[in-house]
Amino acid sequence: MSDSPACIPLEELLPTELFKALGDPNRVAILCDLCECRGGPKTVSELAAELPVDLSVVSRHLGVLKRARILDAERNGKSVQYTVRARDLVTILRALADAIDNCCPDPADRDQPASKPTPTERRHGPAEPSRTSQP
Amino acid sequence: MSDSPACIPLEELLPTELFKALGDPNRVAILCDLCECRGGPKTVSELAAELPVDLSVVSRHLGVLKRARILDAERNGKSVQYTVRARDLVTILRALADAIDNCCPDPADRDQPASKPTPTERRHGPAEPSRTSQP
DNA sequence: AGCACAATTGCGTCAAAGTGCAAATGTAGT
DNA sequence: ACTACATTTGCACTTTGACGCAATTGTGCT
Repeated sequence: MSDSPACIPLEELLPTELFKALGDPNRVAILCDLCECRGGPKTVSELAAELPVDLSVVSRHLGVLKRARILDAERNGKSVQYTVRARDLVTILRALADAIDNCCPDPADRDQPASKPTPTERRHGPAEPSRTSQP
Repeated sequence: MSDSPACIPLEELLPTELFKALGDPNRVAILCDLCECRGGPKTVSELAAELPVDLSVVSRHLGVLKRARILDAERNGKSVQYTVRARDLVTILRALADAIDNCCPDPADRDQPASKPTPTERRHGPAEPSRTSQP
């Protein structure tokens, strides 16, 4: 039991709520729609116009995406503008990719569990622990 | 070409099945367990020993993860060895992060909802392609 | 073939989630 | 205050998914 896993707690990087939110086609469509305007905001009505479901359903989906820290909401007069939390999302995804990469270097290399010929440290991203603070 | 969205089809990078598979805590636990042995294989029984659910349930979860291209299964005698498709996963996650990064330049600029002074300027990532090529 | 062990699958049950409609809430303008 | 418009929420209904148990399949051994 003294064998160190050399593996950061992956479970913390796999927030179930985030992926559950990404597991619905309508929510994915919303996210894509929002991304396609370069991060620009869109209202519920605008988003709902692109989907075959009721506006109330879109509002609920937006709520789920907001709770999953994927979107941000901000009132602007009568309407509510939704935007993608692109930077946080990218950070989380890269951190997760780095963690998996770090845990499972390469199936061809796992003959020697203790020595790594190519120490796959992060050579692309800082893999910062994300700045999303939980209220 | 001037009004190109500069946005690759995000929807193709957001496979619902993958995220749906990642949206269950038991499946996440399985994935973490599998990652913690550096990509080494584990059998259904070994995986099930770590979870409070029935072995048949674990087998079903494994099937979901396999269908989502997250795990690979291979028979080895009487048992079946499951491994993480780490390289594919990392590739997908990085590609998705790159795509989002590419689509939404910087959320800090969204204070001005109607005017974007520097739409081409990015300050954090060139959106490099993933390092592991995968067919 | 018969037996033991490992994994998958069929079936029923139950909880969670998606959806639409109608009502309620919030906001701006008259 | 009233009205118009935008969004959210309450209340059903339906579908999807997770779970346990039992039965089935697959494999190796005697």
